[in-house]
Amino acid sequence: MSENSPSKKIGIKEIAKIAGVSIATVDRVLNNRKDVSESTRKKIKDLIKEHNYQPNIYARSLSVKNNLSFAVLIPKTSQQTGYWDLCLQGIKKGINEYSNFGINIQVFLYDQEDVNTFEKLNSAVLSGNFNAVIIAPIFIKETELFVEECKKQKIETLFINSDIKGCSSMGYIGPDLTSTGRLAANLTSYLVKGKSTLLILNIARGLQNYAYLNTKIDGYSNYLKDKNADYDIIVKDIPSNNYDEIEMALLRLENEIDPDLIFVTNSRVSVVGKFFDEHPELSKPAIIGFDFLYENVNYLAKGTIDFLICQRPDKQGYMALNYLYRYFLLKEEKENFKPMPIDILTIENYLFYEN
Amino acid sequence: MSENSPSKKIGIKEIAKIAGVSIATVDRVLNNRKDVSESTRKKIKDLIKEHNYQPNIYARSLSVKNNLSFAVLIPKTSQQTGYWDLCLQGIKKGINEYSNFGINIQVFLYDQEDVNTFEKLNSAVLSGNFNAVIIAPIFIKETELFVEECKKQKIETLFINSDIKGCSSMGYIGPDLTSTGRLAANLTSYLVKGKSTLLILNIARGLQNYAYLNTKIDGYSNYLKDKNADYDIIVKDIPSNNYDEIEMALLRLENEIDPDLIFVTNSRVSVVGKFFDEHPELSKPAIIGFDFLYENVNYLAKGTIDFLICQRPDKQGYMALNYLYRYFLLKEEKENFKPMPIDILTIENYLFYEN
DNA sequence: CTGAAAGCGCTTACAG
DNA sequence: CTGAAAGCGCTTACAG
Repeated sequence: MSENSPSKKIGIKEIAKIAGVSIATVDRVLNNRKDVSESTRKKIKDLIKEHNYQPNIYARSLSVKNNLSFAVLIPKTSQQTGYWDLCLQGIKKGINEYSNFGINIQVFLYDQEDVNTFEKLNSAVLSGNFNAVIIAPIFIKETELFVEECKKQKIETLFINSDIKGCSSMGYIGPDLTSTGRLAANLTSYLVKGKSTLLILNIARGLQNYAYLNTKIDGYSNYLKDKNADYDIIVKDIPSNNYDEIEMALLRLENEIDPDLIFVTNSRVSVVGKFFDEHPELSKPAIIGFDFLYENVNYLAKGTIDFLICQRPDKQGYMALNYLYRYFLLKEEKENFKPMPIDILTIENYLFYEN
Repeated sequence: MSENSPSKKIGIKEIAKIAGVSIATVDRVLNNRKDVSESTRKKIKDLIKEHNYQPNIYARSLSVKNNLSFAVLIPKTSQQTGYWDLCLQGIKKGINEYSNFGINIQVFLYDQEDVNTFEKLNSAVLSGNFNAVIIAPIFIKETELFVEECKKQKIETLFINSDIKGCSSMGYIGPDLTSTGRLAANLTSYLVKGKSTLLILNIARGLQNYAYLNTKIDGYSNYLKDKNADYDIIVKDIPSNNYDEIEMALLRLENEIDPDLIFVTNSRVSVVGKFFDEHPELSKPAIIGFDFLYENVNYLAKGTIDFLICQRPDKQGYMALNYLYRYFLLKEEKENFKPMPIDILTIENYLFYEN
């Protein structure tokens, strides 16, 4: 009926006393250091198990003097999208938490429309004596070169947001992009029934750098293909960040295609919302897009956007630092791939979403 | 371009040295204790701000010897539903984390079908010298009495999972149940179009204790009413935990009503999934229900259940302890109501859900 | 009003 | 192979 959790923690001192050794020896077996006789090692291990002893990680972090330094290399927030700001928030939460453990964390923000800024910061990171670097790999080729350099200097690398398969030394933390696309397709099947025209829209300057958008599109298309539904799927690019240009492009597309649903493959979906808000004369299609950004939520709340799919960029940032913390401090194994939850937001649950 | 976060933390010792005082004095102003002259207090406060000094909470937690004790009073897991087990997992995560701060946490599990067990545990809690108790208020009247007693003994009370308005001293952590119902209705509008019959199903023994289910139903019905859709909404109770009995009841309802969609108001939705799996001769309605339980997810994966709405019971448990920690240790204000995220799970995103 | 000293539960040299 | 002692950054009596 009552499940007692004594949670009166036994300490290293008690263990030492019971075992009849000093705390230094207990510490040695705790941390798997050598120079302990097998017999006392066993005795202490048994005691630890018996009393379910767990070291106080706060005490540990206080006394251990680690000289760890992590770098974070992500895009800076543009005026077009606050996406990376969310990621940065998670990073900052991590900095706040882990600097208490004496870890030094530095953030480097590059311009995702200017590969030069990325390369300049590469040098800064390489000369900064870091133990690991968290990278959002927008520029594929340049990132691969950078990771090569890191490997030479024994700097661990970890990707967030999107992956380059087999490239980084510690793996990838972020959404499974294929599933993300499939989910969008799944929601599509609830929004439009029967014979319909679906428009997939890539909106951004420098689209060549966003190869990972194709992964989402593949997931989307394959899902619908498997369902044998009667859909026309059309993919279009709008390689611009300027609303007027985008408006022109959308007007053309509306004329040409008149879609029943628009699936925007990134967080720029709010411009499509804006477009249909400003053009009430057009028949508004169902709209699906990405990310919990202020402008997006705005059109979700109005009912212009039907679903937002969210990948918790802030959690990605935090979990990346957490992963490094667990690897370097707690000596946990590398885990390689950590898929983030994929959240669905509608007009009815967005208020309670914590990014 | 590069945002430096030095995160080389300055310590109390440095502050003391710069100010020309002892660390004890710095500690006094840090913790707003009296017995410091206004002039030195100001000097130190300025220094703290100037250097952005933040105390190391782990060092603090090590040295402070708080005598805190929290109780947790929730239903035990029944064989019918693992829901409370998820909550318990979150609690355990919290115990693991906060027992490092010297907090003592005890869990008491009552039988939600037997009010006597609840009342017995009330006495145990009252005589256990706790500073606060987290309660899942299934039995309304008895909980109100218990909270009264707690108030007399200066034990803080905090509700999780469902609320009794204005009753507890610290508020409520859990989903906004009206919105939860509205979300189910919102999803309903994607699943069925045109003239349809919707069946709302309450499944559980002792339904009189689950008054909060009506809040969900109200949210659900009001949403659809506002939409002026052409829906027949029928509410039915199946006050049983026995599958054979439930099967009989469902057979009767199928005959009588033949719904286009079934909305199960709690986590027992898997039995409805099972029912339609075992009766392929019946036309399967769309199905919406609650909670990320193994059996539910099973029928979600098969496509029998269309949507699961999840309220993160584990997070509720953890956040409740976290709230107490922040209130008692970090001296933060009471916050009263902490709505939990309401998650939507489909066949395409459940794999990545972390409860 | 202020400071010196002990202690929280660990880890880290250092000595044997 | 083992232990005594110092120290991590705070808080807590205690003494003045």
